[in-house]
Amino acid sequence: MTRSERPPTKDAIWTAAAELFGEQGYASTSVRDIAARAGIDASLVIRHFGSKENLFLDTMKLDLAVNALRDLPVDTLGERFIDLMLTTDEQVRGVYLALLRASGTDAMDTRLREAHEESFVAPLRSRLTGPDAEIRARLAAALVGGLLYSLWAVGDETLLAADHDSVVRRYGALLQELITPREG
Amino acid sequence: MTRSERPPTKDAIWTAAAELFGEQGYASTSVRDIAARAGIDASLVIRHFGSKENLFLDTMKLDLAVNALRDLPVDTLGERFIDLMLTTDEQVRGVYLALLRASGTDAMDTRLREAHEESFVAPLRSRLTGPDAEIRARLAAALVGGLLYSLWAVGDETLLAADHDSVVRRYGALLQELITPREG
DNA sequence: GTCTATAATTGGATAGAC
DNA sequence: GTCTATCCAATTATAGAC
Repeated sequence: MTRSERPPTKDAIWTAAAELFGEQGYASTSVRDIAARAGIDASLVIRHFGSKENLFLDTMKLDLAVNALRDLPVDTLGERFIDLMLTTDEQVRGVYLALLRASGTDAMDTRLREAHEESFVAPLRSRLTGPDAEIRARLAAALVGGLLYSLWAVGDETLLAADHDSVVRRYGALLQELITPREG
Repeated sequence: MTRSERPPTKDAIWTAAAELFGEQGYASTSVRDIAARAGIDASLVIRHFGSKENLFLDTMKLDLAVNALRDLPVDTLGERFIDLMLTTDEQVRGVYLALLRASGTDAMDTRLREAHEESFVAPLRSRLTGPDAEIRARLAAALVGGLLYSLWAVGDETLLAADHDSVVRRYGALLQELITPREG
């Protein structure tokens, strides 16, 4: 949540915005809220970032530790990917929900699509071989996104309380089937 | 989008609200917008429904034609369920997106959870047999929700343009694996 | 039941002094 | 670069006449 940007005021605004947007979402966070947490005046928020939407797009970037999967064996990638999703921290969850709930305008939709491509589609597609790799990667991304959707957006409490390993095994097996399809 | 309710004005408000919330979502739809489309004054909207949120919760009910799957053979239910998702009309899509994007408060979260349970979890769980039925049903619901999430919230254009049958076959097979697991 | 008028708040964004 | 002061537009919701 920190960022080594030069002007301390701008950095304070950025940090406060990232926290509040992640905690409360776009609509419920006002420019005044951000200024208050940063300890500066509201006008400076606009001065430094142009608009509230601009600041949102600058701070809300989905940062999944998906690079850690780059060198893992492909035959267990399904389980490892699901395991990563289940152990992702609160901040990523906040960004994901904020992006999802703020979607509906062109700029916001574009950002959500980019996040989806970069975090799910691209890392999965790069490991796929065989026929229909493009569509399989996108179905795999849908499957992964569906888990986060159920856990975080819907808040399926049974799933949230479920045994970690059994979710990883069962859902990971389905993801694995898209990564390395088996016959019949 | 019609509803046989008695007072014509109240019915006009309800219809206008259902249309606008479905088209533009909660935040972008004002009480004035609804009143304008209904051809009445804005104060009547509150008079009849108490509040904007109340009206939203009254109109935005996810109505998937999921009962049509009740008597289908269980061994092809996966494909049929996915097929149903892909052929669902614009109005259901609007309700789904409106509920998803409006979530984040207690009342809205509850409604989204109810919609998820009634439309996905319950119909799937009722057909499941064998061990871990509860968790399998919820993973199945996550999988289905993930497809709608990818298509509608993210707007994955490659998936939207993909061959209908091949999506049904591939993604349906994964859903089927949760409904009727096969060995090893 | 319906409308006019307005309350009461809040929002993002700007001008201009320092 | 920062703050004071404010603008201006928009919101939901209410009071009260008809």
